[in-house]
Amino acid sequence: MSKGDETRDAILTEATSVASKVGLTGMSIGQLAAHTGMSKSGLYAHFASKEALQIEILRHTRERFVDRVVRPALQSPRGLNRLRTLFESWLAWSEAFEDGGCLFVAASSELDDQPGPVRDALVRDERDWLELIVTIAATAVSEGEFRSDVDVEQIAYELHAIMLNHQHTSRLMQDPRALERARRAFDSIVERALTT
Amino acid sequence: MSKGDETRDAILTEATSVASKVGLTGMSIGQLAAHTGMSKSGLYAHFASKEALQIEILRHTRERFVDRVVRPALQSPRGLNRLRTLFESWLAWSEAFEDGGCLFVAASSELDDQPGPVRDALVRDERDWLELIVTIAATAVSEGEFRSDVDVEQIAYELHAIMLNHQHTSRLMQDPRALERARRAFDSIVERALTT
DNA sequence: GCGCAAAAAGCACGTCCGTGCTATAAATGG
DNA sequence: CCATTTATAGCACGGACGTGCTTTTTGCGC
Repeated sequence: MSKGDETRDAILTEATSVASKVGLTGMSIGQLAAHTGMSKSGLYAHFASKEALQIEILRHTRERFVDRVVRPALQSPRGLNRLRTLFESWLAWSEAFEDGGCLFVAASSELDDQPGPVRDALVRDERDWLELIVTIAATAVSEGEFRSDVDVEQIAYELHAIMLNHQHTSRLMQDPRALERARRAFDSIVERALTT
Repeated sequence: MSKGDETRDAILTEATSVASKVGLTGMSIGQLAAHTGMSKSGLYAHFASKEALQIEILRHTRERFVDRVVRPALQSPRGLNRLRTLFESWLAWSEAFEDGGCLFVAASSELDDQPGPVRDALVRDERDWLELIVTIAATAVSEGEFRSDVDVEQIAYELHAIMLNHQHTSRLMQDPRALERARRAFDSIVERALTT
């Protein structure tokens, strides 16, 4: 990897952290330059525009998300076990994410009324994410752990709801019982789907 | 109400609409002046600072929230009926809210890492809201509809999760089945709590 | 180690930001 | 209807914004 690619990567890592705190729109080039110790123009030379930078931030975050959340789940045994790993990996991701919670969660409410390529990229990511949850829930069906008549999309919907609310409860409300509540909610969603 | 109070109110109404789209921070005085047809300074004279304006927006939104969501619920019969009315009123509020979804939802992820008086005001509002859900769920317990051993705070947590995800599913993902999914999720949360 | 390509910095631009101060216009009470 | 309070506009400020262009510094292949 050349020098340029290295700094570009370092910029993206820092930008991801900043954006998770102040939002993709709230983040500014100057602020970012200060954080990375670079000049504004030196930093800006790596990207075509602020919008392009925002899209690159999403791409960068997506890669790390796959490493830290998706891969661990796909490496654990099919079925309920895999679904639980996915959920727990996401919780860990959300807690650990650079000081500002999951960037996708923040970006979701920031961009839901801002049409454009950044929003489009985010929607693609979220769609993939939801489809992944559906797919993994379906493995619990085919393993015979979940009843065959459960609506896996509804399960994905409800699990996703818990994730969004975890960010709210943990970050905004600073509720020390947030993790406990999230896990109990997960359990009761799962329990309803189990073969009896 | 004097002329000044009238325009002040009109400003707040417009500001609420703008803020629900671009966020409390993303909204600017100039943008707001253009939307209301006033001069920047004429508008600004009604508020001490942008931060004060943001807090007033929250207060204004809270009042309308009470009118449109809380009051209808408190006017319907105690118990599960009231809980369902609360949920349905919130759904209607979220759909109808000035083009940008529920402002509290948007503000929640925008401010969860921005300490200061605006965040503090929002946290108070959210705490009140959650407590109200808890209280109303408790009426379903005392009416004998919910089992007496249910954790009403957990129920409030899970209902709130559905609300957050409704905004996500409806606004960002533009899923036409969003309402249906939200209602099904509500039903299954309730069903788990029913006396059997 | 020299020459060239790549990376970073310097600098400048037009625009919008939040925020004051001062002047004008409008509403209100007697 | 006039006087006074109140509401709005005009104007200006310092600063930060995104974005280009030009120069200087740095890294890399021969």
